[in-house]
Amino acid sequence: MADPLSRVFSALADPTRRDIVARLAVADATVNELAAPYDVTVQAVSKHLKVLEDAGLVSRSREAQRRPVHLEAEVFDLMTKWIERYRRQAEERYRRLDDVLRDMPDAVLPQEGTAS
Amino acid sequence: MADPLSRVFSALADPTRRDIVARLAVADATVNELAAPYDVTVQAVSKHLKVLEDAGLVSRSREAQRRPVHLEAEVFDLMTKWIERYRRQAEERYRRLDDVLRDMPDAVLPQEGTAS
DNA sequence: GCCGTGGTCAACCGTCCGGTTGAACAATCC
DNA sequence: GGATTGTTCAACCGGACGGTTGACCACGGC
Repeated sequence: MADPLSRVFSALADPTRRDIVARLAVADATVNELAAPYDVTVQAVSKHLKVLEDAGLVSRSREAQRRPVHLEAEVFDLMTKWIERYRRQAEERYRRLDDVLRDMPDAVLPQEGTAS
Repeated sequence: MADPLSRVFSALADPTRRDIVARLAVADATVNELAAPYDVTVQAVSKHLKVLEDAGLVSRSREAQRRPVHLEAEVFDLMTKWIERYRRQAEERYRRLDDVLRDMPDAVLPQEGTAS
């Protein structure tokens, strides 16, 4: 899976990984520290971190034999930009539709109410 | 996969689905219309729409035998809220670290300054 | 009523994903 | 040097995912 956006979205699609991100927002941590609260092996968490790292969401440095994990905030922008773009567009369309409906005389009343 | 956030992120992790969202931001469309540009069967696109619908990103109404697909903007908020929260936190941490480094006289030059 | 069109459901297939276990690697402690 | 601690690599497993084909359902047009 090549494209960065897919990697980021996909990385955050997993609740455990989102939780890891949440905890890293508070403070850097090692793999073992991160793994502690979860009921999985440290290897599984290491894999999760690899996914987050490939998505550019975290970076790992070296500090003695430990490998502290650090959250990288920049990549979030990629997502927010994408999301905001289409949300704005959709809301714009919605607003315009609203205008149309408001300006519409009851000439074109649809025989059936729109089921929710 | 129960939780809504996972569903939304996961739904947008696929480039085809993101493209569908992008096109729906411009205008509602039917399944066949949506499927046209892609090199896959209409059934595959229907599946994609099911994923987007389960994530709350689109809704399908009924209009004769057509089923126009409509983009729902609200769910985006769920994501942006989540993202913004941790991005702010991470940037805050970054800023604080910056302050620490700036305010630090070379007084504390013993090898490791991580006294709690 | 019957045909054609738009759309979904069901079964299947190959691949990816999250998890495991077991071994290996890297750096520190003694 | 050898034991210990922290982390990753490799192989494997079951389940989900994106895709296909084929059948089916729901309409509107004649």
